Amino acid sequence: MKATLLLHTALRHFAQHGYEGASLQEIAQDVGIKKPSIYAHFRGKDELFLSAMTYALDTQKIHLATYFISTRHLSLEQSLKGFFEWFLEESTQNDQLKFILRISYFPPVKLEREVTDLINPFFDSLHRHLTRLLRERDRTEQLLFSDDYASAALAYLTVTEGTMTEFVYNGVEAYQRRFTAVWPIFWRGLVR
Amino acid sequence: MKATLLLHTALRHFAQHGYEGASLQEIAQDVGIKKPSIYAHFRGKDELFLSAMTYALDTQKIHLATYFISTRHLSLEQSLKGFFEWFLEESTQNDQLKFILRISYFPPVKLEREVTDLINPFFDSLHRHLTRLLRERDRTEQLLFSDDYASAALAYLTVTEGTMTEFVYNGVEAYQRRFTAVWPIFWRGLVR
DNA sequence: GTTCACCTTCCTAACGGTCGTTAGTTAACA
DNA sequence: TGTTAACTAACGACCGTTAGGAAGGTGAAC
Repeated sequence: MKATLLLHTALRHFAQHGYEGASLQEIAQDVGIKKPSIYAHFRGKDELFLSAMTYALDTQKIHLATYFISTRHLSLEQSLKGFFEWFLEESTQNDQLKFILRISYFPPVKLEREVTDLINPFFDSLHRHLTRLLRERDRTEQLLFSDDYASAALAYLTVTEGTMTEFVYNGVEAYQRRFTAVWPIFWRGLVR
Repeated sequence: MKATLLLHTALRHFAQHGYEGASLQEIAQDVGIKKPSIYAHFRGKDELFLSAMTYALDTQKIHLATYFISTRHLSLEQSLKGFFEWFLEESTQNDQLKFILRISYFPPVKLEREVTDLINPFFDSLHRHLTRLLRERDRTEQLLFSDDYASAALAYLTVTEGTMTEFVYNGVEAYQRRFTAVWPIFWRGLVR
């Protein structure tokens, strides 16, 4: 009970202050316990961080996948485009995604290896999932310009991340401004 | 002399470890002086950070502008596309760009306001510069699909940042993979 | 049904270490 | 003579971590 609360609180602090900037003192205070009590649940700061990370990746991996599954009945464009809005709505209350974005780009130096080993499978899985989605959809809808689905998926990921990180730092308006600007161009380049 | 050396060294440390993660001790050691000697040049860590930031923004603002000026004789596509390669080459030895990217997305919490006030004009200026470039080029080349040059510039910035941040974290290969994937699609969506 | 050992979870106190910062001093230089 | 830039020493604050103990629950032994 307190352990998962610790996980969630730590997640939020790491997302906002980074690994070095987050303090066990403040995390414990947010949870409502004293700092040393954290050690009843985790070996130390490293384990807390890596546990939070594993937890966030596992949860969000499923979470992202279910979005694309739940929009199977929509057109490909609606599904891909809608993902941006869905993600925006998610992120306003989903600290895990912010956390993942932050530590993906700027992992703590001393845990770089461990972070990479956890993150890479996550994005690889997302990439594979998208590639498969594009291939399957194109078989029925036949609207993509190129059949290099892996590249298309990677391009899509690049555009989403470019706008998402904008959201993390500059907020909703900047995010939507970017999306409005980039989507028509990207989609026009993607289809026949 | 030592002051600018401090600025450069601090820049590198902040880029690699973030504000909280960077230590004055290590910065001083890299420069070859003792930690308190920093205070002969800067009021403290905050001023060192903000000075480094101002310096980096000023330098890179000019640096980015000169690229687009120096490629005036090339086609628009060559100029825009070449920027990615240019940036890649730059970034391998240009800590200032890495620094700017990092603190743009994840500024130190306690200096968030100051960072935003410095960063926003930088990106605004870049955006305006690109918008003007697109408008001027399109007057002669007439190859863009839409005349909403501001949106086109913003979309271009989104794509560049999406790939650039990929470079910061995942290195050259990932960067080039992304660029190869996203550029044909983006360009196809941009022109008639 | 009571007792006893054990484990979990929290606590207080304190550790060694590093942090950014300040005071006070010295040598070089204008 | 005053200023600059470096130094040593030391400050208080906070860092992550450990030791040791109190409270509560669980479960087996009697």
